[in-house]
Amino acid sequence: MIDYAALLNDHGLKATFQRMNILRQIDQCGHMSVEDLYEEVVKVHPSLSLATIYKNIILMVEKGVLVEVPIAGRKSKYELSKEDHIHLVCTECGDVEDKMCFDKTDALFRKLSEDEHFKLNKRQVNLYGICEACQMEHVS
Amino acid sequence: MIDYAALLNDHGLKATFQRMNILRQIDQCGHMSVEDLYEEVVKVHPSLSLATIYKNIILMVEKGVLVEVPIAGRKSKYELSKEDHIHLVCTECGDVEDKMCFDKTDALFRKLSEDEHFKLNKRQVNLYGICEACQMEHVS
DNA sequence: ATAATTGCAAATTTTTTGCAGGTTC
DNA sequence: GAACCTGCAAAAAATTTGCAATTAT
Repeated sequence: MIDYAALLNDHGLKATFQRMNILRQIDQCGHMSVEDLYEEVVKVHPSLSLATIYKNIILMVEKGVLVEVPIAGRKSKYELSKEDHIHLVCTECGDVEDKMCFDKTDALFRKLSEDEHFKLNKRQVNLYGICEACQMEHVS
Repeated sequence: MIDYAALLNDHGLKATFQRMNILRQIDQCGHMSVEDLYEEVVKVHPSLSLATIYKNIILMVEKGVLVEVPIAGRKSKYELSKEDHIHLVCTECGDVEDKMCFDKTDALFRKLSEDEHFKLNKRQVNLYGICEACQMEHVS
């Protein structure tokens, strides 16, 4: 159970109701777009403004609380900061699944970067395809 | 030397002056955003409309001539379709470099997908960091 | 108490659309 | 010649901004 208030305070942000609900929502769903977020959070906080979502996402990404996950053919989604991992992106339903297992590629990515004198900071891997659920649907 | 007209025709698209110049520009620069493209192509074709850039990018991605490269914190860029590869993305200048060497990750990515019963179609790897040129600048 | 944050409304920016005229195959 | 494309202008969608009122520390 994540303590959202502490997470915010630790990053120099005040723990507002809006922010805590944004974090809870992302924590529960894993990955959400700006629009997804607004639609969900406005349910528990009807006076919520879309501008507040935008301002907070920008701020929380800056402060390192959230990470933007850009996706080909769709709007970016946002996730909580955590260890680097791999994304399985379903091109049918847009769902994103995490797979925690970067150890095996780590050496390669590091070497590649060194070869180019590139100062590597972050890795983002998207594997695009059809998730199990969507494959089922297409059978019927 | 790529034959842009043939490339377009092969994908069921007419070889217009606009499209050929979009392709040539991307071919030369490697990766370009919508805005980059408009700014460059309008130089050789002053009557070019931004709407034409949009329509063609969408169409050429659909037809598999171009690939969208989504990038955290920036607008997507577009590249010519080619073998899957790795992107070194500079977070300072936005430059993107290709590294052709997926063989080593291939087995891992394939296994990961199989474990999830995920039908893998495409891989996209972005390594974010500071390119050599930008590191130099920061020394001064 | 103070500095940060919110919500609103308006401004901007980005992307899409419809259609008449022009072009490619 | 038929189907496809372009450019324009207008519309729609997405994002940003300024500011007065409110809230967290």
